[in-house]
Order: sequence, then structure tokens, then C-alpha cells
Amino acid sequence: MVEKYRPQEIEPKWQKRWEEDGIYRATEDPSKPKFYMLTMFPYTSGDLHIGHWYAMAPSDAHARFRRMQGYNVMYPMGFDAFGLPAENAAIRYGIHPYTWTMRNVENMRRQLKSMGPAHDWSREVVTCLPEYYKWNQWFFLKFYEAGLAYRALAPVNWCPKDQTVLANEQVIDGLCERCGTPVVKRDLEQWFLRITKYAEELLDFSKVIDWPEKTILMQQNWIGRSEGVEVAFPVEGHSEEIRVFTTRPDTIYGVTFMVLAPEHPLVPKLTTPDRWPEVEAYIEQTRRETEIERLSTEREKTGVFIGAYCRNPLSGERVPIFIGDYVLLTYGTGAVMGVPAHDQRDFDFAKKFGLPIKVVIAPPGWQGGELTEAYVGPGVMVNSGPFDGLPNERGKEAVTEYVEQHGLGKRTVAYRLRDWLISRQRYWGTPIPIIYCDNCGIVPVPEKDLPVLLPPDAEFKPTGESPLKYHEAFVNTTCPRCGAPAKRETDTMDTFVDSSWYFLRYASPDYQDGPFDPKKVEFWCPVDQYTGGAEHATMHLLYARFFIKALRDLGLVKFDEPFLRLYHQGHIIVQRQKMSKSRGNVITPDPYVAELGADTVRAYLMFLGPWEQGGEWDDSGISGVHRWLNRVWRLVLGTHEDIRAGNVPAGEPAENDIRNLRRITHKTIQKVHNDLDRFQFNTAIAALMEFVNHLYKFRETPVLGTPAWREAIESLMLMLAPITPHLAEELWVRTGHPYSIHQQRFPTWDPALVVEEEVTLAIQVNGRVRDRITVPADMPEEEIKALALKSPRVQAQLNGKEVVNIIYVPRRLVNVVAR
RNA sequence: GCCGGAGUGGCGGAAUUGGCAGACGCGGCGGUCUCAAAAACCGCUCCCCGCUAAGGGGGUGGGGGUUCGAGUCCCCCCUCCGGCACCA
Repeated sequence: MVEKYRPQEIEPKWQKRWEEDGIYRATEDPSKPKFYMLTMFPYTSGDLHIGHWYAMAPSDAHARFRRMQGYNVMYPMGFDAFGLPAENAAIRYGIHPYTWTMRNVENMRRQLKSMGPAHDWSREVVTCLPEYYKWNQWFFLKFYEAGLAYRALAPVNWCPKDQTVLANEQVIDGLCERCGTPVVKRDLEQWFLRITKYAEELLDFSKVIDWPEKTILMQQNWIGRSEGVEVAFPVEGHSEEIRVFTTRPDTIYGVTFMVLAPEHPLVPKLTTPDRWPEVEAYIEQTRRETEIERLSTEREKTGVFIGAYCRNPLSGERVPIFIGDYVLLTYGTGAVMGVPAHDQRDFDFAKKFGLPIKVVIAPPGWQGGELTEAYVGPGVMVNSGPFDGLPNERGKEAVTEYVEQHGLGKRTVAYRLRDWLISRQRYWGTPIPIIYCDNCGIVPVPEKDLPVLLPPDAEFKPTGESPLKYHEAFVNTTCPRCGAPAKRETDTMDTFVDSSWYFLRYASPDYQDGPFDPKKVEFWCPVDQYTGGAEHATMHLLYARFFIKALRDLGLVKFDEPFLRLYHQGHIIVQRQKMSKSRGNVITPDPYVAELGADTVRAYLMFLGPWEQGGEWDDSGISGVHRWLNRVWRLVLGTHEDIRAGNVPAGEPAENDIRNLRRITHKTIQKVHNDLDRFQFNTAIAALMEFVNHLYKFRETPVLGTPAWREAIESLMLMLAPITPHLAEELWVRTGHPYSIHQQRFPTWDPALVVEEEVTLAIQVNGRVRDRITVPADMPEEEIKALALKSPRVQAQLNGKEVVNIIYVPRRLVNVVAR
């Protein structure tokens, strides 16, 4: 009788042993190809839930698979530890963000380790520790020197009652989440990183090996490159001109109005006194709107005439100037030339304000009638002076030429991408290493004075702008340049700065002389395989790419892209929602681990469905996976005992059975290998389940105990090693193999053994299956077709109809087409 | 709204990328073993007509199309999910 499978005993045992032996510790061993495997590090929210395991367990299986393929794998783990939730917890529970965060780190580390992962914990990085954030500051200084960091006015959400800056998340329907006061926008001097300098290069994915198409597409759309022309419209009675960016210079004769972003700097200057009260009120109103609202094409257009006019530089026509919230200051020049006939938003605006709609690109068959909607298609230019008669595509070029030659404007490329605002008016983040001196102005903190430590005793509650502002000992300092009394910058950095380079720190986490040891980074980086949620497609993943390109240009790294391959896992949701403490729907792995073992939970999470898709948490199927692991346990140990005791079915093993067993073994190896390679864990496990089902049948035959049987059982254990590492190790050692299975090679398949000798073909008549025939795999096409036609069921279906075609798809089907 | 995805039995999902729809598992039904239960094992299980047969019909969110053949490709629509620059 086989001993019972007790994961609660074997799992801690092996975890301890692996850790003691350091079998997952990565070293710079050049004898094997390196493989840097990385999972997005978790935010230290405190509730490590089944969703974290969902992200980590399959990724761990992939890392283990790569190790078994002979790669020198570095698979580190760390914690993203700065951010808003720590401050919220501090306010709610009166606990210091540091204490809260580090307590969460402890707990999350313990829970992660109970999964039995192959992480190299000696490389752990925690971003809220000074030895980490010091280097955020160091990078900031480098960026500043290189002109990549600059200060500018930018709006923040401001709650007038709480006197505090709010994150977008804290604004619910335009109201402060704490007190319900309407939130307004307020301009503050803030720090930016010049990501737009890299817009063009960031569009290029040719140096990436394998990223999901959709992620590339989302980043490209996010960057939003468009080619066009910037044209200056002189303002009547002023020396100023309004510069507009347009991708449709061919429609310039159709301009009937001009719309400026309400925040446009020329608005106060150009607005006539009689229009000012209304204009000012509209600007105020706009400042309460979100960008999503403003860009919605659904809602009715709004705007206000400012009383001023400009002149169309080509047609000479007089054009009234409006402001409208659908124009954003951050895109193009913050001004739009209104061409209602050929842009739907302009059309809606013109209808609303009774402005003329002048057709300048004739729609096909147009008789000069009124349009019911904007015509955005191609056509011939009309009402466009010297350009009349040109097809509009050529017209674009001609107008651009004209504009450039007459000094009215120039070709430009506009990007939707904006510079990265990194200032946060928060406590729990990296202090920005800048000092403001009355004599010297903006003075960067000298490198030798880093880190600028976050004072532990600050009043981090939301009592004002930047919490650090009220920490006198922090704020008041002396100017490093002239020695006069000076003040520190009190804003902290966006936490996306932390996550833009943490993967470099893993290469040398204890390095003191810089953010990383250049030699170690050169050895390990870039990341070969990155996994994480698709919600990071446009922000984190773009910021990290920007960071690496900037570091490259600073001479700090030698590669262009941080992550060569990328895979997105989906998310586990509960009651159709993301798990969160506040919703009270957090599922932790702990009780499942206690009852069924980590291996069962790991395998179940991988078996649930395509990793990419995630899904609703439902534990009703977990017993099936646990049952299966029990079957594996009894199969491997039971047959091991039977063979040793000579207790095998009598008789000679049939040649055919041996051949079949070997084919099934090798086909399974091929399938599991390919699936683990492509993150298709669910089908890998399904294949392993089928394999085990087959082995239970073969167990009843004399092949039990043959070399083919041993090959099957060893392959099974090795294939399970990445998925259920503890079970695999226990079985491996118990069946007399040398520790550790995690230092073995993944089995390989023999292509010659995988091919089927016979195939079953579906026989269709007009696309419906009517019969099946089993034929030798190498039977010639003509014979197969003849055989198909002979089938009585086919004949019954044909019933005198004329056969017009016979389609043969090798190894699949025959389709008889009849009329 | 804009950008990007997804939709297949009672449930999670599979389908070699245009070739037998429903692998594998859950659940359900029936059985073996047992004093009994659990565990384990065996069989059946997309829907409808039909005798639990032979056989036939329908079927991958809805509607249309391309094709010998569509879950897969194209067009329109519906629903759900992710992101929208201060949640990370």
C-alpha cells in the first residue's frame, strides 16, 4: 500500500532544503546562456491574494522550465513599496507608512515563499528603502544635467476644503472622495521628464523580440504620431498670431472659425472686455472637467466666442475665435482651425453656434448641397482659390509647399504623448533632490549628499500641499553653491520612477558605487522574458523603455530595450470585480495551501484557463486537480513498488503496446514543452492528465517495468517539475533518483517516434461529416479519394448527384463536393 | 467617448491558426467495492426529433458576406473586460 500524499509535510521540507542549498541562486556563469526572467514586482498592498499567485505561479513554472532547458536563469523578486495606499493606511489606522509597508513586505514574502517559487531572494529589492531610492535621486540629477528634467506649471486636482492635492482616483464624479467638495484644478510648478524627446524612437519596436501585437499597437496609439503643418493665423488688431497644427492642410480654405483650448495663454490677451465674464466662467467650468469628459465625442459641444478675429493666411477670410473644451492645450499647439465641412467635431461645433459650413473637398457626386455630417473622405478641392481641382491628397502637399514657401508655417510632426510629470505632493515617495536658493535659483543636490532622506517623523496627513513642506528640519537647508539659507523641494517622485529601472538593480542589489554594477548589468540585462498585467501596457512599460533609452544616451547601459519578450497574464476577479480589501472580496491562498498544498493551488491556477485571459475565481474545480496529483502520486510510487516486488502483469509486453507507449510519451513531451514555452499552461496540464490516464491503462499490461515504462514515468516527473515542484522532487527522490530534480534537463522528444502510423480521416459530403476512414498515414491521395467515394454513407448522401470536386486535406479530411 | 481585447455545453475551457466543434477538468446521472459512508475505480453526459436504436436536423453573442469548407477571415451591431497620463 502506497503511503498517502501529504503536501503539508513534503512542501515545507523541500522549500527549506532548496533554500539551504541555494539551488535557485543565480551567478554570472558564462558557461550557460543567461536567461533573465522577471515578473512585475507586487505593490505592497498588504493583502497578498490569489491574484498574486496567479501572476507568480505560471511565471515561476516558466522560469523553472528555462532552467531545465539548460539556461542560467536569474529570477528575482522584490517589492514596489512607495505610493498612495501606504499614506491612506497611515491616515486610517494611525500607523506610519514605513511600518505598514514593511509589515506587508514581511507577510507577502512569507506567502510568496509558501508557493515554492524558484526566486533568488538574495536579490530582493524594496523601493522605499534609502539604498534604493537614493538612485532614483541620482538618476534624476543625471537627467537634469542632460536637460531631460525640467520644471513647468501643471494642473493638479485640488480640494479647496481639505486644502490638499488629490489623485485622480480620489476624485469621484468631480467631488473629493473624503468630503464631497467639488474638486478644482490648480496650477503648480512641477517636475517633468522629457519622454517626448524619445517619441520617435519609442514608436520603433524592431529591437524587441516578442511583444504582444496589441501592446505594441496601444503604445503606438498612445504616442500618437501625426504628420501635418503648423500654420500661423494673424490676429486682427494684435501683433500675436495663433499657431494651429493640422493634419489636413488641404481643408484650410474651409476654415470658418478658430477654437483655442480654454487654458491657451493668448485667451486673456485676446478676449474683448465685454466677452471676458463669460469667457472666464467657461474657463472655470473647464477646469472642473476631466480629460475623458472633454474628449468625449458623444456630448454636445460647448464653447464661447472671445470677441476677437483672426485672418486665414491663405484665403484672407476673417475668422471668429472661440474657446472650447474639446481642444486640449497639451496636444498640437492647443488651437484648432475649425473646418466643419470636413471634421465631425468641428461640424458639431459649427451647428451648435450657427457657423458657416464651407465645403472645400467635394464628396463624390456632390451637387453643392448642404452636408448632414462632416465629409472626411477623399475628393477634389473646391472653393480653394488656386488649389481648385486638385485631388485632396495632392492638395495636402501643394498647400504645405505654399505655406512653407510664403513663411506662413512649416511641416511638423505632432505627438499625443506628453512629457512625464513626476512631481507628487505626497509624503510616501522619493524626495526630489533639488534645492531652491534665492541667489542661485534651482540648485541640484550634489551627488555626494545623496540620498536626500525622507524624514521618518513628517506629518504625512493631508494637511496642506506637500506634507514635507511643514517639516522645518527637512525644508530648511543651505545652498550647496553659495551657502546661503535655502529651501528643499518638498515634492516626491511618481512611483513609476521606481519601477522604471528596478530590473537593473536586481543584477547587483547591494552595489554601493552606483545604481548598479555595470558589469553585472551587462551580463544579465536586458530582461529576456517579462510578465505582468496588460493594464501596464501604456504607462509602466513605456516609462521603462524611455528610461533605458535615456540611460543608454547617458552612457550607463549598452542596450536599447529593457524587455525583449513580454507576456501579459490576465487577472483573477471575484464577483465580477478586482480583489481589494475595501471591497471585502479578497481570496488568500493560505487556506487552500493548508488544506490541499501549494502544488495543487499552483497547478489549479495554471489549469483554470488561458493565462492571458484570467477569469472569475471559482474553487469548484480545485478538487479535480488535487485528485489528479493524488493519481500521479499513487501511479509513480505504486508502480515503483510493484516493479521492485516483481508484481507485474504476466506475459511478454506486446511490441505494439511498447510502440504506442513511447509514442504517447514523446507526443506528450512535445506538447508540454511547446505549451510551457508559450505560456499555455492549461493545455500543458490537460496533456499531462491525458498522459496519466494512458499510463493507468498501460499499468495493467506487461509493459509495466519495461524501459519504455521507465522512460514514461521519468518524463512525467520531469514535466511536472516546473508545475508542481515539491511533488516532483519528492517522487523523484523516492524513486531512487539523485536530488535535485530541479537540476535535471527537461526531457526531449524524438521526432521519429511522434509520427502516427495510421490516421483517421473525416469524410464529408458538402462540408458535413458523413463517415470516417482509418488509413495508413502514407496512403496516396488518389487511393484515399477513391476509398472515400466508395463509402456507402457517402453514396447514400450523393444519391445520384454529380460529384464536382473532391478536396483532400492531408491527415485531416476528404470533402466530396456534389451538386 | 477614444485606444486595446474578449464572447464556444449546466460551469472553467479545447480546437495543430481556414479543415471532424466541445480535448482536459468540474458538476450531474448510472454502476462497482463497502454493514454503511468516504476514498478509489468503471460507464454515460452540447441541444432537438427518433425506441436509450439506425439515422437525421440544429449549434461557437446577433445579423450579413467570402469559401468546397468559417469558432477561426471581412462588414455591421450587442454585451463584457483593461487603459485613458496622480491607483499601481
